[in-house]
Amino acid sequence: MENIDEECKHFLENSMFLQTQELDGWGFDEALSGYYDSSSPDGAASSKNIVSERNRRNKLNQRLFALRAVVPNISKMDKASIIKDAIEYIEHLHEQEKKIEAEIVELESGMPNSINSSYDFDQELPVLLRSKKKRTDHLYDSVSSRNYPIELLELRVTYMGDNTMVVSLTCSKRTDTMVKLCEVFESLNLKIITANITCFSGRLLKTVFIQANEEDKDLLQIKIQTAITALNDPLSPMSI
Amino acid sequence: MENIDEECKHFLENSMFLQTQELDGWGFDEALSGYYDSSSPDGAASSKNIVSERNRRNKLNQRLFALRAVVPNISKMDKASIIKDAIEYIEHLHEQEKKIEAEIVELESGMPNSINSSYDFDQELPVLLRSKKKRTDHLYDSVSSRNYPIELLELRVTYMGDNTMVVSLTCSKRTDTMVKLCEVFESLNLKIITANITCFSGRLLKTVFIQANEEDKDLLQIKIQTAITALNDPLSPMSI
DNA sequence: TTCCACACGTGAAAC
DNA sequence: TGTTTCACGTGTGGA
Repeated sequence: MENIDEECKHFLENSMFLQTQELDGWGFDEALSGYYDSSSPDGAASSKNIVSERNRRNKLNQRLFALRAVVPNISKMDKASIIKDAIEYIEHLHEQEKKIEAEIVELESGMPNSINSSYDFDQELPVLLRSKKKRTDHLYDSVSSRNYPIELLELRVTYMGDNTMVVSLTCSKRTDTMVKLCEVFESLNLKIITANITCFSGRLLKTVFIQANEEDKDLLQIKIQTAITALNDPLSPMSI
Repeated sequence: MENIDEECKHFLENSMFLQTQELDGWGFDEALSGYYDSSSPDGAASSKNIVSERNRRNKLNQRLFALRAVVPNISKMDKASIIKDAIEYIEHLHEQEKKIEAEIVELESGMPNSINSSYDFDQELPVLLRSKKKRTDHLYDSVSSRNYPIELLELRVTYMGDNTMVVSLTCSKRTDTMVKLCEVFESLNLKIITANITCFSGRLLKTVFIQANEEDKDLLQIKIQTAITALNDPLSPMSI
């Protein structure tokens, strides 16, 4: 308690002291030590070096103090402790962010096609979440999305007659799975008639109706299965 | 690019240098300067002071480096810049946290009958947001429920082969339409394989896959059409 | 007294 | 070129 107050006071008074020194031109120490002559070039260089160094230290302390201000529950006022607490706090925020994100996805998926939602079919994530991803998780995004497996859990390709295939699959709930699926169909020159996505207990159940050009249905079936399975981790190919 | 790498290298090699010096007992500087005698108490005190100070600096640098690791998009490797970026990042996370919180509240309120809402959201935050859902349907609900027409706009019953019928219909967006549809199928002894509801511009597009007992498909088609049409206003029967 | 954290001035190194 | 950043050793003051 009083420890924190006191150390905080130290920070402030040190900053103030440095600033006043900066304003004073710190002539005091120079006169006291008598080392440097103002006329000598070395002395001038050293004096500039000294004052700039002093400013640097001052700035760094200000930053550190500002850092302390944005981090709650600071235990000690140590320089090292401040940074340590800041690190732990950021890690905590990261953890929480993931939790909340998962919660939002779950909430959203709980009612993917609600009566009131008239236009949220374009993506599986809400607008705000997507913008958030773009903003903060730059490196996370590059790591964890797009070229990662869709974690296929079940796949069923059925011929329904009339050159129509029904692709029904279950995968874990993650982003871009529908995009990848569409890319597969596009690469196979298959037209999507309609698609249905159902979110349930961390899984995505998808049913896609496919219109095929006249082709051998068995061959087409295998083509689709292999293409979708290829989306998955190649190390654990899905056996249908 | 190379700037960052180089500065990073500096950090590391400085740390290493300090550690090795620590192991060496930094006798080098002592011998070089010749200031301190190992036997003199002042020398020993200074050496301890020096090494502890060195450790302190080292620890602080390590912390700073660790802080840099948890903050994405670090621009410069400056000590001051690292702290500055960390501050801005934390502030950004705070901002985002508020937004996401608001979004969660909105989502939760938007879907009171969600799968995951085992709580009492339906009664808790009602007024403002229940208006969202119920405000529009409230009077419809009380006035036009149950025995009122579903306002059928379009109906298409198609035979898909394998005793499977696809019923596709469009009606105005109001409650209980799906219930009535299900009642129709039940009355005709038809099994629903899967159903898809799409909300779009005030209308409900429904696609229902029906499994029929072996029966004449044309007759069944007409049966379904008439039964569903009967749900509509008898004054304006839907002609398909 | 020792211990700990700090600010300071300084020379060097990088741009 | 000088400007900036850094680690270092040192002195100081509080526990």
